[in-house]
Amino acid sequence: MADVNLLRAVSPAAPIAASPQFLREAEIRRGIELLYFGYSNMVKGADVHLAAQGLGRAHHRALYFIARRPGMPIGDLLDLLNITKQSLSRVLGDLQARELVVQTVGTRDRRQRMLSLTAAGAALETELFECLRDGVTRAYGHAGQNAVTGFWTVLTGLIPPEDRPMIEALQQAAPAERSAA
Amino acid sequence: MADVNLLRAVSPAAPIAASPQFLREAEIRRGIELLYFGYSNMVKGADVHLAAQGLGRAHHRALYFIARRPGMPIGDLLDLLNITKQSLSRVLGDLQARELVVQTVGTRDRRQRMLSLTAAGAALETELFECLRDGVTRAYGHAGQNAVTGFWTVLTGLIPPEDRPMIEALQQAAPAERSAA
DNA sequence: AGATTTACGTCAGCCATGTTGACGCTTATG
DNA sequence: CATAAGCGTCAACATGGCTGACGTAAATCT
Repeated sequence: MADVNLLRAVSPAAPIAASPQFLREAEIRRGIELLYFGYSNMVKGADVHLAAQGLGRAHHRALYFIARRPGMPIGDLLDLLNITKQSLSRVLGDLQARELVVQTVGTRDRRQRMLSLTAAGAALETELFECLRDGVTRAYGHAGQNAVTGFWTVLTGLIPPEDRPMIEALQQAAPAERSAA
Repeated sequence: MADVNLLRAVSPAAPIAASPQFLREAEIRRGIELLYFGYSNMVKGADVHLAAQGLGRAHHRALYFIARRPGMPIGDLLDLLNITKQSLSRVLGDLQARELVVQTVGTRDRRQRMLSLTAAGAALETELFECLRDGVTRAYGHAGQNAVTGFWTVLTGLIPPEDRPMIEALQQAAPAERSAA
């Protein structure tokens, strides 16, 4: 194993506080790296669970957002995922074939297809959520409330302001009945 | 454009502080979502720059880590990227064909291939870094020093403890002369 | 010294997930 | 009634993962 080889002069246990001139290269790189490895590790467990069912990350993302906003139309999901409808259609086709997701005709606008999870879909999404949750809960718990707020603040700052409302809308309790355009 | 449709009851401008019981589902989901969108947006600019040269994200990751630890052997890079040698070899092949990366025989262990960037490789890596840097700098600046520390702390907590030394070693100034196993 | 292991290279094929372009249908809307 | 919007679908292609198998040089163990 080469694992140990990256270790040289060794590393303090706790993160060092951001310096007053916290915009220098080293601190930018640190953020980039932690974001990359943090994200990778967060989803690692879910990937395994997904693979066991013959599904991939793309399926998880769709399941996740549909769970988050039941009744969401396809167009909104496309905006969130930022992929083409052809890519999404493959994924949704798989999920529907497995009866994890169903479509219903929009009530206000009959051109729309509203997405929601079946009981089986919701159950799977819950399992996948738990894979992510364990890691996040531990990280939040060790870091403390203050750090979590900082974590949210920095990440929000990485998102272009015009995209933030879309993302913050996910956090509203109410399931989406889509507003008229 | 359906963008505006995800907007419903609307969103406060600044992030809300983590609640005392900050381990509940809503706050976990918020972290998951911000991490996903934050990461996606961070790399978006670099992706465009890469595509303009006919390269992909995989090439960037290799360039990035080689820039970070010049002289790093292949095995260490494999550990960081967590992919197979076959996947990496395609990427490194491309980078060498374009004379962005060179290999030299290991000094201590002649079986190893030490990786480093050519001048052109370093120049490209710098351009790509700047794509990421702009976003991160803005996010750090708006969030403030305290938030940045929290951001680091939570992300570090997402990484399994046994992997942290490898990642923290990236942040040591010194270029790697690989330690004997 | 000889056997074994390590570090790396390589060929071949497969899979997941993204892309572009084109065309069609139903429903809303001006 | 014409046009636009929301969605479905076919076809082809690119990227970047994967497995499996096999080879070679150098280090290490006995």
